[in-house]
Amino acid sequence: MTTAGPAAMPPPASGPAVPASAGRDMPAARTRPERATLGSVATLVGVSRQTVSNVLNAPELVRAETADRVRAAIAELSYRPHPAAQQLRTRRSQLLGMRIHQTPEPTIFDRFLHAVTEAAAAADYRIMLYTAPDDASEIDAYDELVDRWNVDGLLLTYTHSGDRRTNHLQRKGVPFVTFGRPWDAARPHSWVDVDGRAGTEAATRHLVAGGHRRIGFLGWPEHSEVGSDRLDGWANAMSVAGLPIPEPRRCFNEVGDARVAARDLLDSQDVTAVVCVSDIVALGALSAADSLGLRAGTDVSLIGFDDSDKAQGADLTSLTQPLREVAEHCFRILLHQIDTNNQGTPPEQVLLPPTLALRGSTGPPG
Amino acid sequence: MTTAGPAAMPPPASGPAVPASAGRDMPAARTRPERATLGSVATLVGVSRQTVSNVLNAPELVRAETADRVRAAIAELSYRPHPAAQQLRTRRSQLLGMRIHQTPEPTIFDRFLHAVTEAAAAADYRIMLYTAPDDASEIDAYDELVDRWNVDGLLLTYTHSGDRRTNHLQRKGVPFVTFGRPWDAARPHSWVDVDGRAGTEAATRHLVAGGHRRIGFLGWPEHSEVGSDRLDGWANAMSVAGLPIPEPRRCFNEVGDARVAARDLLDSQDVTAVVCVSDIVALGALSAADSLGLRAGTDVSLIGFDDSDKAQGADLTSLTQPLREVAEHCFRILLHQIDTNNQGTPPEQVLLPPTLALRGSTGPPG
DNA sequence: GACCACCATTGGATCGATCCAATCCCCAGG
DNA sequence: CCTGGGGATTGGATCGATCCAATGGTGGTC
Repeated sequence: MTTAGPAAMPPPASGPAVPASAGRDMPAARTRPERATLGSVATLVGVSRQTVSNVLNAPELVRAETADRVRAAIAELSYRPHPAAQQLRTRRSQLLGMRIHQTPEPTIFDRFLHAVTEAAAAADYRIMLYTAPDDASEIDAYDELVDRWNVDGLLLTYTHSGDRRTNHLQRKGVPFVTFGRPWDAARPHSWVDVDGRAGTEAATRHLVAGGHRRIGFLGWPEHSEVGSDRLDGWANAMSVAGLPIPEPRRCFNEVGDARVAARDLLDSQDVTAVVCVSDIVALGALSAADSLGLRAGTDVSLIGFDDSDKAQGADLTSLTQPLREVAEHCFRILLHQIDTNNQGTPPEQVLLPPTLALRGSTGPPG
Repeated sequence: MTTAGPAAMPPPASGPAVPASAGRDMPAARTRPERATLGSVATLVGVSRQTVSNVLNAPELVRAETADRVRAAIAELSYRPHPAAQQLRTRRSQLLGMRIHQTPEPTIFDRFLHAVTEAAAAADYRIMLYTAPDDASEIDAYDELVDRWNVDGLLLTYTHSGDRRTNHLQRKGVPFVTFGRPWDAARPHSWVDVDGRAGTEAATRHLVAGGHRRIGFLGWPEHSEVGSDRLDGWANAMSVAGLPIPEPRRCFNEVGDARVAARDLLDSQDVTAVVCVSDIVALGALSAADSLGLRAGTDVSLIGFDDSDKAQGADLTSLTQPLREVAEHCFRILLHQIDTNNQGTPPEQVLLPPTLALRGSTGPPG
C-alpha cells in the first residue's frame, strides 16, 4: 500500500479496537511532574551533585555502596538528565543529522530512515531532519547543523562518484557514515552498503541450480554505478557456470520502459529466466511476459531487486536488502567515531549481502 | 522509481557533473571559527548582552540607532544564538516531534514529511523523529519528548476513530496538529486534511462533462473512513447529475485484488468510466481493462487518487493531494499554538481540496 | 607519629542564553 | 532648582548539567 490518505486503510499498527494497556495509572493523576534534576537527586541521597553525575558518567570513581543509593534515588524520582544542559556544557547533542531527499516517490531510503531512528533511539540518540535542494547547499547546511545545533554526526545517503560532501566533512572533522559506497577512489571514509553484485550472483546461481541455461539481464543505462555492479554479479555467475552470456538489455527505472525492453529480451534472445536490476524493472518484465502469453514461474522465471511491497504483491522473487542491519551498522560505526572523537581508528567499511526472497515468479515453492 | 540501492540510478538532484558554486572561499581557510556569542557581539558594539538579546527578541525596547549597530555586528560576526542555551533558559527547543510509522512500503506520508521539514526550516524549526510500535507506546513516548527534550509541538498522522493520542495530548496541554480528521466526534482539536469527497466529486463531474453516463466506483472495504468519504463524493456527484448509481465494488489496496474487482465491475456493470479510491486500485483497474481488451482513455476512462509516481508512470489521471499546502498549514497552526502558549484561540481545522491531474487514462489531452 | 599516596567526595566556575530588577538619562512640570 | 516619570540600558541571577581543582578520610611506610 503505497498510498492513500493520511488515515489510510489498514492503520499501520494497532487498530482502534485494541484497548491499549489498561494497567497504567500512577503518573496519570499528577498535574505537575516537577522535573527532577541532578540537584534534587543529590539532596535526596545526601551527596553532592557531582557524585550523582559521576554515578552516571564515571561509575568507577564512586564507591559501590554510594552508587547504589544514588541509583535508587534516580529511579525513585525517575530522573533523566536534561539534554539541553548537557549539550551546553559538553557540546554533545545526542542528535544525528539526516537529509531528506526530494524524490518523486518514496524509496527504500524511507525504510532505512525508520530503521536508523530505531537503532539510534536504543542508545538515546535522535534523528534530526534537514533538507537541501542539492549537494552544494547540503554542504552549507552542515555548518548550521554542526556549529549551531551541535549535531554529533551525520548520515549521508545517495553517494555518487565525485561526491563533494564527504571531502568537506572529512576536512571539518565531523563524524559521518554513508549508506552507499563512494564509487570513485576518493579518500576512504566509513560506509555501509549492500552488495548488489553478490545479490545478483546468488539470484543467478539459484536459477542455474533450477536448470535454467539461458538467463538474461535487464539493467539500467550504462552510467549507473549501482546498476553496473548488479550486472557484474549476473555476468560473473553466468561465466562461472560456463553458460553463454546474452547481451543485457537496458531501460530506465519505469515499468513502461522496462516492459518494452523485456519484451525484446524475451522475444529475440529466447531466455528462460531474467534477472532484473530492480523490482520496478521486474514488474515491467512481468507485464511483458504476460502480454506474450508466458506465465511467470512456469514458462519464464523472473527475479527483482529490493523486495519492495510491489514485489510481494506481484508474487515476485526478489533480493531483500538487509536495511535493519545496514542501519545498525551505520549507527554503530557513527557512535564509535563520536566516542573516539573521530581519531585513531581507521574508517570502517561494511558490505552486506542481500538475501533471496523466493516467490512464485521463480517456480512453485518447495 | 520506488526503489533501487541507496545510490539509486538518477541521483535525486544535482549530479556529479555540477561543479558546485565556485566563489566561496572566505570561511574555508579558517581553522577554528570560534563561535560568536551574545557576549562577543556585545563587546564589539560596546553595549551589554541584554541589549543584543533585546534587538533579537524585543526590538521595540531598543533605540533604532543602537539596534542598527548591533545588527551590523551580528552580521559581521555571523552570530546565531545557541539553541541549547536558549532551550535551557526558555524551555523552548525549536523542535517538533513526528513519529515514523512502520509501513510495509513508504506512503505519501513520506512526501508530507519532506514538506513539513521544509516549512519548519523556514521558521528555524527542526523535525525530530521518533518511533513507536503502536499508539499506546507512542503515548508513552510523548512524556520523554516533551519533558526531556522540550519538544515544542507534535505532528500526528494516521488518525483514526477512537484515537487515544489526541485526548492524552489535550490533557497534557501539548501543542499538536494532526494530518487527518478525527473520524469520530471527539473533543475538537486542530487538524488539516484533504477533502477526499470533494476530490472524487470533481473527478466524477469531469467524467460526466466528458459525456460518460455509467460511471463506476472501485473502493476499499466498508470499514475505512477515508474510503467511505471518497465513495460519498462519487455517489453524490452521480446523484446530482441525475445518473444511475451502479453498485460500487470493493477490494483491498493491492493491484491484484483490485484487478479482480475491476474486471467484475467492467464486465458485469458495463461502465464506461471508473473512479478509483487510490492509485493502486486504479492500476489494478488499468490492468483489468487491458486484459479485457479495453484501451484506457478511449474505451474506458480511469481516475486514481494520490497522484503518486505510479500514476504518472502509468499515464493515469489522478487526484493530487496538496501536500505542500497541508504541511504549511500544519506548521502554521502549530506555530500559532506554540506562540500563544496553546491558549485563547479555538482549535483550527483546514480541509483542502485535491486537484485533478489529467492524463491519458481519461482521454486524449486537450 | 609524621608523612605521603590514594580514593571518594565536594564546592565553585562555567557553557550561552534569558529573566528580572535596578539604574541611568533626559525632559516636562511644579 | 528639585522632582518624577518613562524610555533605554545594564548587571546579576538563573536554567541544569559538566569541568576542574581542592578537600577529607583512610591506610601504608619509615
